[in-house]
Formats: sequence, structure tokens, C-alpha cells
Amino acid sequence: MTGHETLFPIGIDRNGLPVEIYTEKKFNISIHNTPREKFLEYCKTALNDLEAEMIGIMKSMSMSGDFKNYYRTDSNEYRALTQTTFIQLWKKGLVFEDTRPNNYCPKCGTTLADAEIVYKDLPSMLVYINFKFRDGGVITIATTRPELLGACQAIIVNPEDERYKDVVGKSAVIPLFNREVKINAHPQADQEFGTGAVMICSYGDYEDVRLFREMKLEEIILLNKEGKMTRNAGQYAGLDVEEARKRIIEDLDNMGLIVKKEEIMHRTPTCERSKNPVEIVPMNEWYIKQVDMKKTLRILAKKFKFHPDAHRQLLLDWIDSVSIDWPVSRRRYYGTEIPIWYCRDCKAIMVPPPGKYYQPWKQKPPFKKCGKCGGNSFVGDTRTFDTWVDSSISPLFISKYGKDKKFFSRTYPNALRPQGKEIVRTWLYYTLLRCYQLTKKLPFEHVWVMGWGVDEHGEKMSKSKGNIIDPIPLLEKYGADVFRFWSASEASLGSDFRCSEQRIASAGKFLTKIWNLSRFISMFPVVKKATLTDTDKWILSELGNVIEECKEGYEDFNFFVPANKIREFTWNIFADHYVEMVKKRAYGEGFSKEEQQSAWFTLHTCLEAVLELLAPIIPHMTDFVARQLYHKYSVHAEEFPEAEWKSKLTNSTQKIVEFNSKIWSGKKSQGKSLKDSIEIELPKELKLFEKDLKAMHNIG
RNA sequence: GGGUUCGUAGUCUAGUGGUUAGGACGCCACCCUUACAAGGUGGAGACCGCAGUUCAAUUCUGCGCGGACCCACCA
Repeated sequence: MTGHETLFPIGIDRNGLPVEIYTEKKFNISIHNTPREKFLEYCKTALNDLEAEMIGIMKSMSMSGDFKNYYRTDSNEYRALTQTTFIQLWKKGLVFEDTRPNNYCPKCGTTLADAEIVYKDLPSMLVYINFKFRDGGVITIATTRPELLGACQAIIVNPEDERYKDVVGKSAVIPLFNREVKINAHPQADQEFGTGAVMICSYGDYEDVRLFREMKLEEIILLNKEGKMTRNAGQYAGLDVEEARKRIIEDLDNMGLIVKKEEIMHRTPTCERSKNPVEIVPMNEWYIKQVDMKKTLRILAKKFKFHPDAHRQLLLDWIDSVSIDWPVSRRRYYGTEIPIWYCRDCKAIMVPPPGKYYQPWKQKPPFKKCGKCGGNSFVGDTRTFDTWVDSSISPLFISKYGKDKKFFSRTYPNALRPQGKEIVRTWLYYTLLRCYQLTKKLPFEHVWVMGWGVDEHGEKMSKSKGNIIDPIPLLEKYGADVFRFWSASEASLGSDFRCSEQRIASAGKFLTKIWNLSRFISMFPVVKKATLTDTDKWILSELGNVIEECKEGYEDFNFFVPANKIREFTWNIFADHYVEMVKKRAYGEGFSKEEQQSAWFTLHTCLEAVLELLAPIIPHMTDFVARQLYHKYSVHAEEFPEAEWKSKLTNSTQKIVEFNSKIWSGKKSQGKSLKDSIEIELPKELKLFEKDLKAMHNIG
């Protein structure tokens, strides 16, 4: 309606962990003991069902996207682009390998995603251990993981803790291992728990991981992938966690270093399947650099036009909180494969040429010889990318990045990123990062951050809570027009809105009103020109204001504004007051032909504009009515209306409304019918509208 | 637990350093007035709490309470 050619492909994101978890539940299988090829097939089946349902809903809601221009992030073409962009970043030196603490289940022998971990309160022994100072004295720490003593790199105490004020900065000796560690003041230490002194080891829990990063401590790997103690554990090497714990406690006891032991309930992360406690084991993973870019990203984040502007803060806060580079490799199946082979002989890393889709876990590499040692045997990387590596390049994909230069230059940067508020730190953030790394440009101009439909109590819908409201029956019952008008009129830009069937039903009343209004106005011929009376000039200037307000709302992607402005104008001003004022004139009772024509012209002008203003929100009914009355082509092909009539007459609106109310309530309190005549002096500021008002109220 | 954000009638929302705090749904009463009883008219009903700044606070500041989101979930 504003004359722009629009690219709006429909994309379905089909990669990642949620797909795998859903598939495991649906088919009652486990990724850890299903052959990879087979597991991928299960995932595809599950996805196709979900996708069909989603697209069905999009269509039922009359989303105006281009359903023929449709893509999936797990297609070969899309995945080829994901890999190509990774290879390009690799060549720019933005990819590196480093260790990463992973959740690991020693019993299943696999890494676990956070979603596969269940927290349980398990009984555990809290052991109080004395660390000696070289110059005499001791500090007692309390721990549930004494077997990690050998990986201790720091002790922390709360800065407020009076008991430890004079030992902060000193070093204590780790019993059995005879290494010195420093005592630091850190607010993380809880004065109430244990002794208030905590040992920080690699890695007892994710608090340790965080503190190791924060304090830049060097990790000591104590556990291997079999769940056994490593060489670093000295005399305890080769033992299971449980055995090592037992032995260390015994040894400490014999040395008289254990002050006391306490049975406590301890919130423990366990493997969903084996029910075993999860260990944190550092492994090599691929990273994409991002920490270096924080400053730049912050500047770029300020260049986006956010709708609503306040939600920019979500992105800024996330950028500020980024503290490590982005680990992108996942030991999972349903994702884009990492396009890397390794030389069996010299372990050289071999990256294939960009442009194709590679599956190194089952394919032969696209090269014969190792570039480093000349070897000819390779092993493919078996890992996949984090799903955001895929979804973060959707603007590049839809703009045919690297494929069609002309198309790319026309469509990139994209105009708009619409998305939910909960994925600002992922989808929006990673898109900004990745697209900027590749193109040195912002990926889009506008960012539209939506709130959610929540349940009647304002709570997020979720399966586990059982408060999901299925949109399909509501769409069937009320239709897409009502559903869309309801959601547009319910909540302002960026905020959540409650789903209540009753409110959907009452939103439908406005559509009925428009329908009846159209029936009334359609009784009169469409006229293109007229000499306007003051009453008609008045309502047309009101219409002009509404058009301008709607335009502003639409330009801010805030449908709440036009939905409510139009409803207010159409119902509370146009129908209730204007239409009543001109009824007699439109019927030609007591008015000149010229005055009648003016009424006809104005009625039709207002209705046509209202239909056009509402068309993006209420696409079907506005189209139907406009075709009946005004043109053969679709209302959606009409130009957005212009505010042609502006005047100071809108100052009279308040007066008109008050005057009419006064007469209506006057007649009512006198028990008169609205038809009955009445004697009343018109206020002088309403003289311009005298003839219409007299006819309307039957003023004698 | 940390960060962010929000808090106007039963519900959704407009708005402002001084307003009779506006509108919609729902509710109550009355009304078939030739587009519409899926309608009309009228009515009852609100600024989360406390403290501060100010001549004045619903509006600004702080704290608290409550909801939501994100991040953690503890030696």
C-alpha cells in the first residue's frame, strides 16, 4: 500500500537440540544408542509433522508472506551456506579451538546438553578440611567434592566476612598435594554456608567454571572421559570419583585434617537417563571470536531502529555480559556438520573449499593429500554446529549472499527483523555478530521485538503448566479477521497480551459494526465530487487526523495504534455522531440536492479510507466490502490513504459530543423518545452545524 | 540468587509535575430512534505500597511488593 516491492520468504528453522529432544520423546528412542543415520530420519519425520501444522496456522491467520518462496534451515542449500560462512570466518582467522567444560555423564559416556540434566536433591557429605598456612595457623573449608582437592586453584571468602579479613591475600597449602593457593575475597562466598571459605576447583560445578574464567585461573584436569581420576590426581590416578573421594577422606582423616563431616541434602545435577551425577569435563571445541568485537557490537546495536525503542536495552545488556568467545561445536546429530577433516598422520586440520554441503562424519573428504605431511588418510569431524550458527545467517540466505550479486545488493541489508523478546540474546545478537563479521554491514534496518500471547493469568504458556491455548479452534470459530483485529488491539508494541476468548469475541463486534455501517452507506450512490458542508468538513478533518496517527503507528510496526484509533474514530465519532447527524440529509429529508450530495460523498470517503486503513489488520472483510463498493481490484493494492482534509473544525468535536449527549440524556430523563421534538438553544460555537443538529434531534 | 523490564477499574489500555485521570471489554439500569438489540443511551468502578524531592506526584528518585523475560542454581 506504500508502493514498495517486498521480499517476505517463509522460513522454518529446523535445526538443533529441541528437535532432538522432541524426537526422542515422540519415538521413545535415545540419540545415544540410535545409529546416526536412523536418528536423522526420525528427526525429519517429526519435523515434517510439526512444520505442516505451523504452516497451516500461518495460512489460517492469513500471514502475507510469500509461501512459494519458502526455505528450511536444514536443507542442503541452507546448510551449505552455513558451512561456507564458517569457512570464510575460518579464513579471516575468527575461528579457533580451545577447551570447554562440558556436561558429561561417565556412565553413558556422552556429553549432555543442559536440557538433558535433571537437578535432584541428593544426600551428600559436607567435609570440613583444614588448609595450613606456611607460617602457622589454618583455614577450614567445607566441600562436598574432596576428591577435587588436587584441582583447587583458589579459596574464596566473602569480603564482608570479619573472620577472614586478615587472611585475604595470603596463601594456604592444599593438603595431600602440597601446592599453595591464594585466598581471595569474592561476594560469591556465602558466609552462612559451611565455614564461609570455599575452595574453587576445576570443576565441581558451573560456579567454579565461572570463577575460573573470571579470576583467570589455570584449569587442572582431574577427571577423564571414563570418569576416572587423571595423572594430575597423583596417588589417586585411575580411581573412580566415588573411590577417590573415599580414599581422600580416609587419608585426610589419618592426617588429622578433617574437622567434621556433615550429611546434607545437596542439589546435584544428574543425567536424565542414567540418573548418575553429571561431571564437568573440559574438551576441545571450536569457537568463533566475539569478545574482541564487544565495543563494535555496542555501537552497531545503537544503529538499529528498535520497535519499541526500549527493547534495545535487552541487546545492549546482553552484549555487555558477553565474557567468553562463542563455543560453536556440539556433540549432537541434528544440525549442520562442522566442515573439517583431520589428517590421520599429522593431525593437520583440513578445511574444504566453500560452496558445498559437507557431511564429514560419513563422506570422503574433497581432497586427496594432506597439505602439511602429504598423508592420504583423513578422519571427519563428527560434530555439528550450535543451531544459532545456522539461524544467524538467515538475512544472508534470503538475500542470496554469494550467489546473486545484483539481488543481494537490492535486498541486503534487509528491512526488518521481526522476533520475540526472548531470543534477543541469541537470534538477534548472533545475527548481528555473524552478518557483520561477513559483510561489515548491519543485517537489517528495523528490529521489531514482540511480546507474547500469555494465558489468562498473565503467565507464559507451556506444556508442563498445561496452560496452552490452541489457536486453531479459535481461528475456526471466529475467523482470521477477528483473531487478527483482537491481537492487534489487545496490547501495545513489545508487551505481552493475555489470551481470553471472551475478549476475542468482543473484538468481533467491531467487525459487525463495520459491516452494518457499510450496509448503511452502500444505500447511497458513490459520488466523486461535492461542495462540502461544514459538518462534512469537520468529520473529514477528524478522518485526516486518524490517517496520520495510523500512519505513524504502522511505521512503528505498532498495530495497536491503528487498531484502536480506527475503532475509536469509526465507532465513537463517525457512527455515533456524524452518521446520526447526516442521516436526514443523506435521505434528502429537508435538505438541498447539493447538501445531500455532500453527505453521500463524505460517507463514502470516510468508509473507503477506514477500509483501507484497516486492510492490513482485517484483510478479508475490508477487501470484500471495498470490492463491492469501490473498485474491482483488491483493497491491498490501493494506495495508503492521505490526510487531504485538515482544518480547525476538529476543535468542535468535543462540543458536538457533549451537546449530543446532553440532548440524549435530557430526553431520556424526561421519558421522551429520541424522535420526540425538543426546544433548546444551540450553543453559538455549534452554529456551523445547526441544520444537521436540528434535524438529528428534531429541535423545534 | 543475579540482571533487565513492567505495574492505571474485574480485564485490556490512553495520558500528564497541577486533568472532573480518557477509551474499550465485562457488569448494572433504561430504550426496537427506518445500518446495526452482534445496537443505542445512561451509570457504578482505577493510578501496587512506603519514604523522599517539590508549593504540588499517578507522573521524578530510592526502597519494598508483585508479574514477565534472560542468566545462574550453588562449596
